[in-house]
Amino acid sequence: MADIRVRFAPSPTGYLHIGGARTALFNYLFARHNGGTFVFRIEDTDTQRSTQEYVDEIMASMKWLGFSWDEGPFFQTQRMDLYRAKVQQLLDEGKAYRCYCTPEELDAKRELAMKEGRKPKYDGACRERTDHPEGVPYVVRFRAPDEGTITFNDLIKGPVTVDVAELDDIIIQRSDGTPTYNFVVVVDDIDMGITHVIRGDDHVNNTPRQILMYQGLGAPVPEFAHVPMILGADKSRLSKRHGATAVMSYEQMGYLPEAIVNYLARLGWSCGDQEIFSMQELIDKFTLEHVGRAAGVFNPEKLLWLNSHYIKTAEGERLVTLLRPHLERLGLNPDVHPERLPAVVEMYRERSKTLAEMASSAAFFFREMPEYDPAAVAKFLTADNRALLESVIRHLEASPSFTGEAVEQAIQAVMAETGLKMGKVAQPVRVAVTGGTVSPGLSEVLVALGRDDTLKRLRVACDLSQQG
RNA sequence: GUCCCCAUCGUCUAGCUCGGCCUAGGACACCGGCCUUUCACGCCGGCGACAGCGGUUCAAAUCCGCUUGGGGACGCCA
Repeated sequence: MADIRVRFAPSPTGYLHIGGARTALFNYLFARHNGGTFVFRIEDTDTQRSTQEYVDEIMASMKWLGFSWDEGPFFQTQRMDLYRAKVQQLLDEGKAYRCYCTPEELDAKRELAMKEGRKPKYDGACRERTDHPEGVPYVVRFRAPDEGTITFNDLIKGPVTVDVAELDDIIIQRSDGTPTYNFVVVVDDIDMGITHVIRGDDHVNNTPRQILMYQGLGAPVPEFAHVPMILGADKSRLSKRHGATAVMSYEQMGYLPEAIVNYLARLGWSCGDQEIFSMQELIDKFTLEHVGRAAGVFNPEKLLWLNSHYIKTAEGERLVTLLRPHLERLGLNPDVHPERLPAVVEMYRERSKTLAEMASSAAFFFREMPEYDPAAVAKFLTADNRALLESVIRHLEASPSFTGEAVEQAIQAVMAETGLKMGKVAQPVRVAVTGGTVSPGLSEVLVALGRDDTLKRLRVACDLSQQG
């Protein structure tokens, strides 16, 4: 197969969202799987709404997800001369014409058409106009054929046929002289030698008219593959009201990029019954043939499950690095006890679905004293339990070392001395040391905390239970 | 409204290309049990779908048609 070239071309009028990220992923995987080239282009022709902040955000998202590109980023605003020349070429060849209709006139006609149940479509008022009034603003329209059909074989959907009567003469250059999306996308895809256009489903309707422009520009038509949309739980187009949609907000919520990538890949694509895929596996196995045709609902629970899977299996050192900012976000300083970080990660990786959750669960390790849960204190740090806590303190003090084994022996000794069962001993101690009733295994927690901190917390708890 | 697209468990999906191997498989979620010092993890089990109708055929989730439902597009946005 000839060299495959694909592109991801977001517009910087918003952050990179879940849907855009999946489009980027499919392009990336398709390029890598086929040894092709992945071009990154920024479609910033809407100068009113495009911002540098969004450009930065999109690039940061791409990098975080691991979608490295081979060429670009190209900015359309820096390619205006090319577009202008192409518009002129079309004008010279009679394939485009100037239209002097005002936006107001167009709006009125559109409204009327809608009201009468017709498809709102440009009526061709200026189609045959040859005069060139001085100083009157105009747009340039691409002349579509009067009759016939356009058929393209979508690599995902199969053949799609549209009657050209459905198409109107679209604007390719605004009255301020800037080109529009449907035109620049074609000019750029031609100029950049794009062979496969993989994009969102919402562009199928644009495809026929774009094909017309490829032909008008005398260029070969690329292959198209339209990826189904991602829907919210109510089956409507995914948006903010369905929860977080910005890719980078997932980093802040403590998700691992491999979880997002894995989830996005499986939303609309499959490979038998396999659920877990590394990026390399995705590259090896990804083909357009296995992309589904139906829109899919974004399921946050499954993403969470994948995230917990990747937290369980990630390398400890990496987790330590990733956990730090989440602790800091909680107002904690991980560097007061950097030595506890590795143990914390090992203790919590099996019971955390996100890094943010891990940070808040393990917060007591990085505070001077735990934040006591009043209900837990009332239930377990009672006067009745004071003797028990004192016994624990005594045995821990007497313990020759503070390893897991030593701590467990001390607890056994307490059980023997008080005649209490493990459950009765563990909960008061757990509350004393962590502030709550839920934590990893008790001895692990005590060892990670160290003898000094453990004893300190136990003594404070003892005082509390005295008051109770 | 017009045009385009889509349709298997609540959700993501396998199967559909080359009809029989499907009393429809897996995963998330949910429910129950086991494990257990709490919470998790893990393990075992359960619930649960071929949208409807008609056709083709010895045989249809798989092919065809219609209906219904859903989504998208109709911008001097992308």
